[in-house]
Amino acid sequence: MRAINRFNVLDTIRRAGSIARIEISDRTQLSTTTVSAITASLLDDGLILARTEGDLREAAARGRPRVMLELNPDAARVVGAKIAANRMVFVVTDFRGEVLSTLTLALRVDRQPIGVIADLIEDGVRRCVVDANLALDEIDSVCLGLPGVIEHRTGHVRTSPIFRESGVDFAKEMSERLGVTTIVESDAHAITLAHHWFGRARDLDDMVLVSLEQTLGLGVLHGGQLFRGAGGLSHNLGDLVLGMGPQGTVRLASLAGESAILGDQPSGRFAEAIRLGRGMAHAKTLIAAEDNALIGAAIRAGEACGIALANIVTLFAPPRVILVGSSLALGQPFLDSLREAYSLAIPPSIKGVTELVFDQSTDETWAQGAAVVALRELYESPWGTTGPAPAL
Amino acid sequence: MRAINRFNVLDTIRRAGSIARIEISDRTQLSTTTVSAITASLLDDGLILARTEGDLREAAARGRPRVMLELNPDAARVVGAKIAANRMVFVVTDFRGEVLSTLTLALRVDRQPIGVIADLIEDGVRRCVVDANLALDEIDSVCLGLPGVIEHRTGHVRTSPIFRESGVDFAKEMSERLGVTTIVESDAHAITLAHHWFGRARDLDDMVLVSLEQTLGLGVLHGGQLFRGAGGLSHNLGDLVLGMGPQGTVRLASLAGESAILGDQPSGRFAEAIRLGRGMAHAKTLIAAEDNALIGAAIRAGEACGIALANIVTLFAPPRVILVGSSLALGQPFLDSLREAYSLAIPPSIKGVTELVFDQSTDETWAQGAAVVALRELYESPWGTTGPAPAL
DNA sequence: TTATTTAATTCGCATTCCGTTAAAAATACC
DNA sequence: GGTATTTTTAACGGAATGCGAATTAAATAA
Repeated sequence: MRAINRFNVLDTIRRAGSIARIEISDRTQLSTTTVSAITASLLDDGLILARTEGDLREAAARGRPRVMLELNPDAARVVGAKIAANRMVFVVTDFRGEVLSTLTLALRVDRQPIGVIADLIEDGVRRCVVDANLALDEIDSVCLGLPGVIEHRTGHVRTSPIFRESGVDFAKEMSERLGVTTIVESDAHAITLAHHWFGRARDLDDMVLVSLEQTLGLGVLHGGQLFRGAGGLSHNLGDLVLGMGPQGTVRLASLAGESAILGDQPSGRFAEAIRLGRGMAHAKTLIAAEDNALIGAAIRAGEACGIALANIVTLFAPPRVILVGSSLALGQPFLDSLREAYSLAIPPSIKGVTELVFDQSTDETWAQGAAVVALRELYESPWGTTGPAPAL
Repeated sequence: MRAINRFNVLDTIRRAGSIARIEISDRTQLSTTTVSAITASLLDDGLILARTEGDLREAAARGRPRVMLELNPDAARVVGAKIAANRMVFVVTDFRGEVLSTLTLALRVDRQPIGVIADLIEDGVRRCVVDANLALDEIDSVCLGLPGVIEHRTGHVRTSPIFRESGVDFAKEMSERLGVTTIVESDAHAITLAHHWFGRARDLDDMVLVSLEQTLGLGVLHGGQLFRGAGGLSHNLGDLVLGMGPQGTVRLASLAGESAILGDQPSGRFAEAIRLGRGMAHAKTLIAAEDNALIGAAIRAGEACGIALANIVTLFAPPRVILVGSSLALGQPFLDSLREAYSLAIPPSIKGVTELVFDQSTDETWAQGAAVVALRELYESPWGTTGPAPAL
């Protein structure tokens, strides 16, 4: 009950960045008395800070000046990570989700044994924490954003292109290794929350994000919450079937996945670039040089994505769809065919409901999104009672 | 605040049918004290009734006997309707959703002017209410289940096969005609709630329903609530694109819609049967007689549905999918090809997550579902204050 | 009849919120 | 410096809610 109000006040402060009590009272519909009580307790717990300056209204405001409240950056620290097949990116953030340190490991972990991958992640987390001048026991939570089908609630990785095994309880594995609560989440869900907090969806509580990376992921925000399947399952767009071909089902991944566009023969012309994580950058250069085979692949991929996108909009009817991921780097041929296929495929009845936004987020943003997943769980936990103790 | 607990208690009583206070306390995690207070107020408002008999535990139970509580059937009456292109079905139900009277009008309203359709519906509602020995002012709410894309929140019908016009504010139109609060909802959403209350999803708060009628609809139940797109938009599965053909996009409706299976030439062999609303029944007979053209159409439709179904399961990962609608009457060729295409198309990573259930619901059940939509809004409305006054 | 058991209610207490009022704080205007 | 203005805090009363403990109610068992 009060927990709900507390959370609302805290979230209002986070959204505003810096806000006076009377504004909070306005936005949350709580009385100033209640806001005063709640903010007092938040200040007491060290979750927020008061600042005397910073009142941005017209300079000559009479009366008692507002006291601006903001999140206490030091109230918690979390680690977020984006784990991809050819690189890992780690960030340490403060309580606001601001990045304190970044670490990128460019290495191919494709289908190594779990132990090896876990070793690398553990190492990355520890190094990134040290880079932020912190010790691991000062970290409240870790969240790993992984491609594939992830069961957030149970911490299981159902399938992932980076794991040989399936159904791994990776959250437990990493929690034990690090000695810090570690959760797993789909990388698409992570970037979805990153856009909700910092990116192109700050103003919306309902939206859909499509990530076009090695795997094709989906994040659905509904009422400010991630829409997760039963069991907290994440979605894998690449598994969508676009039709029946001569050899059975034709899945989106086979038309628009990274390996479908660049070719996946180990001896292919992209093999070296892919190994180095520069596949798409390389492809972009070739497309600029009018490499017709590649342009054709990009166009086919764009068409497939456009159709899949239209289907998703048909099902979810969000006001905005954000497209992110390395495939956007393919440039015009890909984007134009995507847009065209989308506008052909979108049913007239919901034309105009949805706005398309393309965004080339950096890897750091993905990792930051994972940090946001961790922070949201901290925000909702009852700090006064059982949650992690704030800095005293 | 208390409204939430009140609703939970009321819903617990509804689900149980007949339940003692102590059981409510068990299931809702509320103290017996609170349950006592809330049930007292519900009794006071006439929403529930107490019965001394009916304790079904072992006969020789010691101690004070339980007093069973149940919904007061007379606390409200609503009208639910299923409006289809070739028929309208109306039901009047009591507060429990039990049907008091039914009325079926077999008439083709295909693309008549709005006024004509509204006339027919108004007439149907009035007649059905009279059949239940009631007057219209004893009806608390009316809900119309329509095919197409419906915006429940605003009451607008975006597109519907039964309307020529698009974007009609049909809820307002019918509210004014009847003098009773009238809401509109997608027929697929209605049958989804019907299954949640009375049918094959009584035990689940998360599930997906696919309706295969003239239009192909979808209902997603998420945490006991209908998942509606932004603006309360309903989904239209028929608009899903399954691929690109020679003449542009190939939509599910063009493969698996009623007219796709039976053919839609006005001079076709089914024309007369369709006009009479017996298209599918007729088709079933022909399939039994091994009509190869029709069997082929049914198989193609089944394949298309199976693929679309797999895509929906990929996106929502529900524990159960219920398939309903007239197309199920096509029988083996359709169902077998649907099942086969589904199991080919479902990605291995989520195989086993979802159970398929086929259900041949009667028209009355669809209308009852619309009544449930109306009842749910009554349940959630604050009776003590502004809601419709219960019988005193 | 008395004891036992179970269900439901009553009573008292704690929490939380709101509204009102008042006071304190901090600044601008005169 | 005094007054006006605005924000914030504090204090009090009232209302609503929920829980625990004790009490009452109603039946069976001994």
